[in-house]
Amino acid sequence: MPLRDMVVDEVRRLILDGQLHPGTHLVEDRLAEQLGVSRNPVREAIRVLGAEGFVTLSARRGAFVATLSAIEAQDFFDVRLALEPLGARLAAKAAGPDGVAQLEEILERARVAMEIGEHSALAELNSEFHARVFQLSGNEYLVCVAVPMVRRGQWLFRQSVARRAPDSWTEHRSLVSAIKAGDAELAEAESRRHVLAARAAFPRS
Amino acid sequence: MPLRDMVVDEVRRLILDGQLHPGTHLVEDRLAEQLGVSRNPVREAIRVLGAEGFVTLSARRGAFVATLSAIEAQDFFDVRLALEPLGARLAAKAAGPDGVAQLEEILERARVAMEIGEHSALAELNSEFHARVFQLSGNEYLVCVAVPMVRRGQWLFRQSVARRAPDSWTEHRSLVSAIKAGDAELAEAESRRHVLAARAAFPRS
DNA sequence: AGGTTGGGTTTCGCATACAATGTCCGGATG
DNA sequence: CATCCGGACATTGTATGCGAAACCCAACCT
Repeated sequence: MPLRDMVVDEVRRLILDGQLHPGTHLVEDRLAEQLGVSRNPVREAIRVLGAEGFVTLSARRGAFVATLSAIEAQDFFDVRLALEPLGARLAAKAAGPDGVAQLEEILERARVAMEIGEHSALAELNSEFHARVFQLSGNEYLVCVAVPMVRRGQWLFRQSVARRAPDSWTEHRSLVSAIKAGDAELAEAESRRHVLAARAAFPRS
Repeated sequence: MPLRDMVVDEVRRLILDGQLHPGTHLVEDRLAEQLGVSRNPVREAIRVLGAEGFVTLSARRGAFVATLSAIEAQDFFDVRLALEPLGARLAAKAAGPDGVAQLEEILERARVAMEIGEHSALAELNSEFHARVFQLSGNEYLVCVAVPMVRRGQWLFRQSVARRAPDSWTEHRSLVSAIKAGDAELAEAESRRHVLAARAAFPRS
């Protein structure tokens, strides 16, 4: 795995974990030194993170950890409300038994993580679950568009994970049931309910 | 404007114009020499183009111009069908008189381009129109997601531009009317009709 | 006192150089 | 004759160096 990709993963993790606060100036020299690499992989990683929306880029000024205001969070949920039900509907039509098994395995891991209060792992499992649904949709372009969105959603999810987690995973189970039954309409509806609930639970501005 | 961004624009243009065929191996040395820059800006540009989906990246093997198969085209239209009506609905609610004027200006330029048969310009105007609608929606996150999608759509649009253009721009005019009237429901419906028509007109596999 | 301008410092942007890996072709071998 | 191996070449990955633009702070002028 190229250093560049490791830098991408590491910096993204730092942002998602909250160790890099929004607005922070990502200085290439500093990052390179901290990660023990040269500036070149860092520069390329920053381009990728910029395209993913985790950092905002300003020519000749550098990269800054993106800020996600309350308004932008509502914007985010609007888009999610358009894409998630689509993914769920397609997944219900396209997913086979092995795909459903993958989802159920994630549900099980989430149940364990919830019992022992592993909030950080729970946030990652949430991302993994939604990304998996999109992958099961069989729509490659949707995956390209939605996976970065899911990653970005992880950022928001962490903020309300403790309060929302039980309901959230109950809704996930309902969605898996619908997909397992191959009921596209129901899956779409469950997905919509889930996103609306997530939006409602998000701390308002 | 940094060289890197100029390289992004130039290579993207080459791909959209069809001068770089799908599957072509983008060799950093060659590109750098052709564009008269060093490899470093080229490398960073390739990351951006990879994130935008115009090239597919393979570690240690390089970047290749993306191929858009017929199936992937249908995938693309599914996503577009989820996002475009959303953008149109939001734009109808948020766009002011100046925003509508911008759209009408694009319509006028397209009318001129169509009369003199400027197909290439027409394809760019199509992208500009749809991107503008998304921008008028006021949803910044939607813009981030949808603008790359529109660019990618330009790729498909060129293939059917001659046949579809008159109908397409008629539909665009209907959409602008709905936005101008602030009728969110109508705008959403017009947008949906437009995307469905585009999908139907696209050469099937 | 507030704004402005100047220089020093920081940081980005680009180029060049080197290392590592993948690819491809020719030859040896079963 | 097919197959496997090896080495040269091509290409990507990484590091370093230098020039230029932006930033910061202090001294100066209005």
